[in-house]
Amino acid sequence: MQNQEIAKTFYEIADFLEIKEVEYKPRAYRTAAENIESLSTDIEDIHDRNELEEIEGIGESIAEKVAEYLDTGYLAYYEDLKADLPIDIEAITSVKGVGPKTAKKLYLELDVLTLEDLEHAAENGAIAELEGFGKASQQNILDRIEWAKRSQERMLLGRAFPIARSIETRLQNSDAFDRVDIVGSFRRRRPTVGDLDILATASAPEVAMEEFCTHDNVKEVLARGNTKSSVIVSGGLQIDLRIVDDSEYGAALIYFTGSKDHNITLRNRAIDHGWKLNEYGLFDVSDVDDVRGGQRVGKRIASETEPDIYDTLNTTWIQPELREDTGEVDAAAASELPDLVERSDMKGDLHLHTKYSNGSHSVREIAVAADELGMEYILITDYGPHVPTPHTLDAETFDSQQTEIKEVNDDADIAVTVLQGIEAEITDEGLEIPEDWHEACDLVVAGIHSQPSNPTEQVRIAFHEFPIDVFAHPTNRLINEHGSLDLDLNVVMETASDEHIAVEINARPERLDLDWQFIKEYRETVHYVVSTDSHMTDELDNMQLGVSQARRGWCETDNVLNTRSLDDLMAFYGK
DNA sequence: GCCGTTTTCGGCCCGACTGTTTTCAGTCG
Repeated sequence: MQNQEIAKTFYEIADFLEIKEVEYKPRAYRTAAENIESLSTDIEDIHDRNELEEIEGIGESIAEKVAEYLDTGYLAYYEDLKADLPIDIEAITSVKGVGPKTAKKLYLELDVLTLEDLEHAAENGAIAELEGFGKASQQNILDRIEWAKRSQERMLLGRAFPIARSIETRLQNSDAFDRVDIVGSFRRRRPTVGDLDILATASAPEVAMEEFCTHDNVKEVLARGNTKSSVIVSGGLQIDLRIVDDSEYGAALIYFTGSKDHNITLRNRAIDHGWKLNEYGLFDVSDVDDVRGGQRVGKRIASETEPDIYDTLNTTWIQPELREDTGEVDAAAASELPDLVERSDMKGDLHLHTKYSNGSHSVREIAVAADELGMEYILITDYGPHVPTPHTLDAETFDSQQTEIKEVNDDADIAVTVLQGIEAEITDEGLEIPEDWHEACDLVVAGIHSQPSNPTEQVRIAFHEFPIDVFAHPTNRLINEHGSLDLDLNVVMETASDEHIAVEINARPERLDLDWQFIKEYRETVHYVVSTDSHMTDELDNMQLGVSQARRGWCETDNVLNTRSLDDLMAFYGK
């Protein structure tokens, strides 16, 4: 999968062209890069099918360049640009406030080629001497270099959650703020967030901004105005706050929730009606000659709430998780949006570890915690043999676990039903667990925790020949750590469907695996389960993260097996 | 360089903030 690599190359090309002051091409390359980045299929497959030009934003010329790169591993156009301007453009523009134009000037005047050069130039005081720069610019660059080095990675949604909730609560409880909502990719529940975007109303914006920017937790103020401020809080997360007028809140919610592509599709829908949609509202500009004459030009026809605006555009309100421009606007126009699964629909958790492998709590402790969360049933799935971890079940611990599960189930004070399962390793020998364990287990969860040479074939054979009920964390990805198994998901998902095996949506923050784009693609044929893979009681609450990804994948309750009662779940498996 | 139920040529999203250049270019989202 070379999608990300190609996207990165095109982003760099865009920067180089911008430095050369070429008009419009930078935008074309950036659009192409964005669209390649968000493809759910391997661009090499698209190339093989000769369909590169069917990708939005890719025409003849860029398609040729993609093909050249895929066929030869080399892109002459890019290499020529780089030879001409040997700047490490990606690193340098990763410093906030430094874009292509600044990079060019620093290169021409100070011979800055790398991040290290940039750091030296700032430390030496050379940047402050340049025309158009001053001490403040130089200091900003210096301050943000460290941060750029650290913030290459986006924050996991699960890590951002407590931070977001705490800030949201703080602002909501403050007299300076009226309405407060976390928007942006957090509201859409993307698996990772680059920053947190907050939208608010306040009767005295300057007071609210003062309070926001001077809080103890704020480490740096990047920008501060009466409607918009940006800060960095301890831990390095950037928080952007936007204060808007109450009467324009709905328009602002849509605008700042995004995604950008969703907004463009909405805006185009507005244009089709002779209207204009921006962060201030939906305006009828059909009688206005100069649409660009102002932000609130024309007659305002909707702006107060999100439903007002969607209604006026003749669509139903769209859940934030769906706003990725993957057909949701057309579906809303046809009143065909899915009735998304909710956290409260979840009746069971089918992937849990206890002290019998590497969990921190006993079966009883997990059961009590799950009971408090209102679960009807849980499946204990400690590691079976061949999982690459020192803490796997053996004959003795398997039996002890069985005894403890029976005790907990006999305890009238614990309502949740505890099932015995296992998380078995799929190896090239298949599923090597003792025969009687199959008998004893209510359900078998299987996954891969290593990097086999041919995982697709391994999975296909295991699915076919062994009694597997759930395929855990299908790609074995760890976000920000390592990528996915080199797996042909088409084959895996089709085989899962044929063999009546559910595919897990793993709710651990660093996994969120299966990815939402594949969830959506296969939801008609494959049954999913959402499981937390908890290793301690505190992690049971990650269920909401998993459900959010199922929602991003357009899942309704029917698509997710563990929304069913225990009887119905077992009936699905014929048990 | 891409794109088109008004266009195959002539458009390309746009508003806020910063720093510094006394009127705006660059950057960001």
